[in-house]
Amino acid sequence: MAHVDHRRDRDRTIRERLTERGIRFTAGRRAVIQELGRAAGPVTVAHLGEILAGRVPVSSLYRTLTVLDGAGVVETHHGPGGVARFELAEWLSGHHHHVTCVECGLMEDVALTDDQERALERIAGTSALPEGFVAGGHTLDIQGRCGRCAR
Amino acid sequence: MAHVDHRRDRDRTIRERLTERGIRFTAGRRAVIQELGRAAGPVTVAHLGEILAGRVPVSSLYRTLTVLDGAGVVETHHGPGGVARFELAEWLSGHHHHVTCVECGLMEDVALTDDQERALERIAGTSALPEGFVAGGHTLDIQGRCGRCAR
DNA sequence: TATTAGAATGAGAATCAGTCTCAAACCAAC
DNA sequence: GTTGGTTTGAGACTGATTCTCATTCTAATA
Repeated sequence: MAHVDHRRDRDRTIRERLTERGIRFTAGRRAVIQELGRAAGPVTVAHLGEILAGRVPVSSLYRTLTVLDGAGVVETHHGPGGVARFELAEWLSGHHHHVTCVECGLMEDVALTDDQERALERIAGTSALPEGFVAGGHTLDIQGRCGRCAR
Repeated sequence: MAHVDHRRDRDRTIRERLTERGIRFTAGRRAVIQELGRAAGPVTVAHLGEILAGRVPVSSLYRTLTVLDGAGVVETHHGPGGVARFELAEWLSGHHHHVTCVECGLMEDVALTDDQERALERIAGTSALPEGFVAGGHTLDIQGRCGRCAR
C-alpha cells in the first residue's frame, strides 16, 4: 500500500500536485483535507460543515471539494439517499472498499487483505463487460447495518 | 440463477407479492415494471419519464418506484452525480453487478460466472468489517467509460 | 516592499432531484 | 351501484448542490 502516511508529507505532496496545476493550497482547503484525513470513511458536506462551522461556509466547501476532486486529491461517492460523500483519493489513503449502512447512510472504509484484493482484481479484470466499455477501477461495496442501527 | 424469465410469469409473481401486502398492481405500475424489464441496467426517473411521457407524471413515478422498492420489487442505486437509478430486484432479474460510466453516469448490468460469484462471496464474507456492522449484501461496481464516452 | 493579475472566498440567489399535500379518480368487494 | 380504502395528478415544498458576483488573497514581480 503505497500511500502517504504522515500529515506533513501528505500535505507537501498535495501542495506539489496542486501547484503543478496552478491551484493554491489555501487554509480552507488545508482544513478540509485535514478533516478528510481524520475520518474513518467518506463524509458528507453536512458533516464537514458542522466540524468546520464558521471556518468554511457551505458554498466554499462544495467548491473546494469539487476543485480537489478535479485535481485527483479527493474522491466522491454517493451513499444511500444519493448524498455525496468525500474522502481522500486512494493514492493518499491506500486502496480500500466500503461498507454502507442502508439505514443511516454511514459509510466506512474496509481494507481487504492482499490475497482478497488479488482475487477481487482477478474477478473484476475477467468479467464480461458490455461492448466497448473501458474499465478503470472497481469498488466492492458491502451493504448492511452499522453497529448503531443494527440495534 | 432463480429469476423470473417471462413477462407473463413475472407480472403474475409481482402481482401476488403486491397483493399479499395490500398493494394494487395498477396500469402505471405495470408500465414502470415493463420499462425496467426492458432496460439493460438501472435507469433514472428522467429516463422513465421520457419513455412514459404523458402516461405517468413524475410525481407518480417517484411514488410508484418508492412503493415498489418498499415491496422489494425494485431496487434503488445511486450513480455518479448521486442521481437515483432503479431496476428490478434481483429475485426478478437475477443476481448481478454493475459497470458505471464515470463520464455520463450510465450503469449497465454485469453478470459474473458462478465461479467468480463464489469467489466474490468468499471475499465479502471474510472481510474485516467495522465493529458491530451486520452485513447484508454486496455489490461489485466496475467504473470506467462506456462505449460512447470512451470515444 | 508595493503592485498586480489571477485565484479564491462568502453570501445569497438559482437550480434540480426528490418529497409531500390534497382533492379527485379508481377499484375491489359488498 | 355504494362504499372505504388506495392510487393518482398537479403543484407546492424541501434539501442538496451549483452558480454568480463583488470582494479579498496570494504569489510572483518590479
